[in-house]
Amino acid sequence: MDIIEKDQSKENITIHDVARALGVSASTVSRAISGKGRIGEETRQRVLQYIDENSFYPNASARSLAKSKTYNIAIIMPEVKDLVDMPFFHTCMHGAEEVAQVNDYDLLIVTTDGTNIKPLERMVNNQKVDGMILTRLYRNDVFVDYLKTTGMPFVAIGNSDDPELVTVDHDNYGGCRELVGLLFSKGIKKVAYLGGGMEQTVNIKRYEGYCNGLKDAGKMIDNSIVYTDLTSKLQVSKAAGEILKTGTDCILCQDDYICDEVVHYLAEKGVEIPKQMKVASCHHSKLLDNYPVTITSLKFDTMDIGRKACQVLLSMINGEEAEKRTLLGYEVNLKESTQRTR
Amino acid sequence: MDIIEKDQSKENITIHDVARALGVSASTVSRAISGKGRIGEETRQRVLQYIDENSFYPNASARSLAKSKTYNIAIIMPEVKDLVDMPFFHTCMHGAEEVAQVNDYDLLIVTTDGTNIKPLERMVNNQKVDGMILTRLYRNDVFVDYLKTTGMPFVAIGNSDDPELVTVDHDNYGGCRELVGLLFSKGIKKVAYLGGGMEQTVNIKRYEGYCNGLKDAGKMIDNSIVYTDLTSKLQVSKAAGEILKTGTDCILCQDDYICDEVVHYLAEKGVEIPKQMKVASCHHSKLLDNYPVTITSLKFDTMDIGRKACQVLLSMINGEEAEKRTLLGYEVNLKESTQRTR
DNA sequence: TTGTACGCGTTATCAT
DNA sequence: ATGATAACGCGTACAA
Repeated sequence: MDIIEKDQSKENITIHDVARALGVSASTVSRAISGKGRIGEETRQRVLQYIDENSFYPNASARSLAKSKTYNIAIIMPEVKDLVDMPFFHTCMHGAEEVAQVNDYDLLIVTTDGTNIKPLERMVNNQKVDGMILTRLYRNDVFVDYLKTTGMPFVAIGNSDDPELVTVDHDNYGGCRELVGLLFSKGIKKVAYLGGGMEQTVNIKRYEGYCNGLKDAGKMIDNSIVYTDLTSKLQVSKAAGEILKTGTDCILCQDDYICDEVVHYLAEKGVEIPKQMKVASCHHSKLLDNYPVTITSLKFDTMDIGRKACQVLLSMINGEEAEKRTLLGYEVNLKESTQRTR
Repeated sequence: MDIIEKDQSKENITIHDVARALGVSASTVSRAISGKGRIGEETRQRVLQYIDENSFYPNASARSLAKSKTYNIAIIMPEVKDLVDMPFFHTCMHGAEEVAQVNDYDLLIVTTDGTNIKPLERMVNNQKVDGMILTRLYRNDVFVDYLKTTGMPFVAIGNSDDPELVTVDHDNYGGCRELVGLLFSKGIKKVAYLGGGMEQTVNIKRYEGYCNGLKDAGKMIDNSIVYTDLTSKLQVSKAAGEILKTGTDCILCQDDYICDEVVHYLAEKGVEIPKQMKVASCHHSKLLDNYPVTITSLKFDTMDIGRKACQVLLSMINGEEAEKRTLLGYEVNLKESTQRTR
């Protein structure tokens, strides 16, 4: 147990060491590794074998410097205030990382609120990354504005009208529209809507889906049961309270955190789901599985959106023509919370 | 709106550009920036001003290569299976990132299961990072074993007997011990214990805290109401079912995900908390706030553990003497779930 | 105080 | 097919 066997780490061997040991030049070694440029098959094998046996690995910084590529990408995460928001962004992150790893890229995380571009500037100015993923998209997005001036490749998760922007998103619009249609087809008469901040494009799309779902069913939008820009729990429960007085038989929640609050509020008031009020959510999270009543909701594959975003970004970095718009599908999960109660 | 104003990005200016423009040498510029080496105050100011006005930023790869430092650290995250596990690791991550940013370091995320060291090898071999944070610590930890052979600085979040290891942890042992004491002081007679995999050191420490809490109160350990290595929800609820037959009046859950299952199981069986059974958890998460009954639990500042881990790591990287053991405090939150019911 | 020269480890260009 | 040689951008010992 006293055998000292560390310090093999002392010095990583370089391409020159390999060259010297094999009696060839450094450039030959480089060619053997990269596969670029003409090289004899025999020497190629010799180099590759030596490299393998003596565990040579190229130095990332040197490679970066020479190629002007970092093999890093950054993912911009919002400062998370609420527990319910975390799963989305972090699952995205893991999806992006999965794809990055496979492509020998590394993922560098950057947390910032919706206004502070300082951390991005550092990345860009110091050339620490080859591209960026924006996990959230605002209507007037300072990150987008900034990145556009830099030439740094980036993709945003979300929806935008800007034709220059490369985005990846779930089909929030289509999903909500279909969900609303299904609600009416189950005999529901009046669907109220509770939504959060309209400065986020995802919320706009869901709201539009709701509106068109109504239209599809030949219903008019009743502004007395439509709430947007609800930012606090208190506002949500207050809105829910108002809705209770209107003879509405279903509340559609724009997000799971709103749904969370609604469910708690209704329980507190002794309003039974689905008997006295039906409830659905435009976004599923595992949080919703924790209620005594299972909740009808749209389900998006969050990991997949992270993967796709990373794939699109990598193709941009590699100079390929990337699709400007990627729209991912959804599932509608019909559960107890909207069940007909005779 | 047709004004084209990008492509200021075309070329980042270098230290040489600055030198030439100012009629000094590149090394003078370098000195002005780093502050190292003697340099005239006047020229220093001249350089700094020029740099500021013409927005020069050093190239990270070049700096890395020259200094043999990457200014990156990696954080190793487990593959997350369950929602309840996510908050801990991700909050840690944000804490670490906060400290990293302040010190001009970047945080690079690496996800892997408990056995695959490949992603770490890549980091080490290619010299992409200056150090690593292990967010989870196993009893026989392959990551630890590997990293020890490399000379790569690292800290682990968790507890270890290995005197060489640098760890940062919450005082799980002390917290659980105190919690158990408080339970007895509230008139509880028998405290059962439901725990998960004992290959994780955190779970061992909590179990030890439980045992010593019993001893403090002069109680014997009753193995018929102690369960460890519960890995599935089914096992948890089955164990809870057994416990119900033993006249136990309190269940102590090793973690919030176990508590989650216990609470649901009891609700399903119509067992009222705290009237018929009291419940406490060795770890708080916001998930617990979602129950109709608030749950007594230990609360740890997860963000802070991430911060501390990063601080310790950075001091190691900078060659300072780092504390081998950092133990962070806890709060005991007494809530409804253990309230005396006359 | 400042400039020169070289090294960091790799890739790419140009000869041979 | 292979080998010099320069370049990538910055830091630093040494010289001046």
